Amino acid sequence: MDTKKPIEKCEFLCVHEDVVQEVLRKMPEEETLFQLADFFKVFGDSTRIRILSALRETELCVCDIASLLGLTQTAVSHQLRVLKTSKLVKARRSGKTVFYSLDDDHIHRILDMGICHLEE
Amino acid sequence: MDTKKPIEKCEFLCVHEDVVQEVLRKMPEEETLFQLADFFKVFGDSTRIRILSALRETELCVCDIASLLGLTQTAVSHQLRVLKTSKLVKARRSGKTVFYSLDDDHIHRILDMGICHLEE
DNA sequence: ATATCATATGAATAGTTATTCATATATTCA
DNA sequence: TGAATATATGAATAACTATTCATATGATAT
Repeated sequence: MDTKKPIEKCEFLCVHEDVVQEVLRKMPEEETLFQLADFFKVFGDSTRIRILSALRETELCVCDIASLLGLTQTAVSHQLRVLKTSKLVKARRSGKTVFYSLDDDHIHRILDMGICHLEE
Repeated sequence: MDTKKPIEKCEFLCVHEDVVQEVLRKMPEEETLFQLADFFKVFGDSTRIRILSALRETELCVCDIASLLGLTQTAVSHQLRVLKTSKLVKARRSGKTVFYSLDDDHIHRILDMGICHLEE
C-alpha cells in the first residue's frame, strides 16, 4: 500500500475500479482468449490464406499448390502441417501423392466472412 | 523444355496442369488474399484479442485496459494504435482521458464467430 | 532390391513483430 | 505559466515464425 512511488509515476492512478471489475466479470476465460488469438493467427499469414483459398475450389496435391502459388514444395509442406495441426485441412493419400482439402465447410464460411468484411 | 534437370529434381513434375489453371481462374485476386491475411493477422495476437474482448463490454480508457489485463500503459497504447489503424477500434477524447471502443458492430460479430468456432 | 518420385521434417537463417525504455505531446488545474 | 496527469511515440531489444537447405520417409515400378 505504501510502496515507494517515484518509480510508478502514472501507473494506473486513473483506473475506474468499478468498471474494470465489471468488465473482468463478464469477459470470457483468459484461456479462451488465448485460443481465439491462436485460431486467428493461423489465418493471419498470406501463404496459408492463399493455400486455403486454393483448396476452397478443390482438393489439391502438394506439388499443385506449390506450382499454383509459386512456392517451393518445402514451404508448402511446412504450412500444410500448420493447417493440418489446426484442423483446417485434412490429407488423403493416393499412392505417392497426398491430396489436401479443407477440413470442413466451416472453414469455407470463415474465409467468406473475411472476404465479405473486406468488401465493405 | 530441355533445361538441365539435375538441380530441379522433383520440382513440379507432378503438377496437374489443367486443375491448376482452373483453380487459378476461380481464385480471388492475389491482392485480396494479402489483405485478408492482414485482416486476420490483427486478430491473431492475444494482447489485441484481450483488448477487443474487454471493449466488447464497454468503452474503456487506456489505463483501465492496462490495469484490467495486467499490461503496461505503453504496450496497450501501441496495440491500440494497431487496432485503430485497422479500423477495429475508435477513440474518443474526454479531457486528459481517451476512451476506446469497438469501431462497429461488425467486430462484435467476428469475435463471436471465433468464439463460436472454438466451442465446436 | 534399387531407382525414382512425392512429400515430410529438422536445423539454420532471415524477416517480422511485440514489448520495453525513455521521452514527447496534450490536457487540466492551481 | 508551471506542475501534474493521461496518452502517444521512436528506438532498441527480445521473442517468434516463415522460408530455405539438406536430408529423410513413404510409395511405386522395374
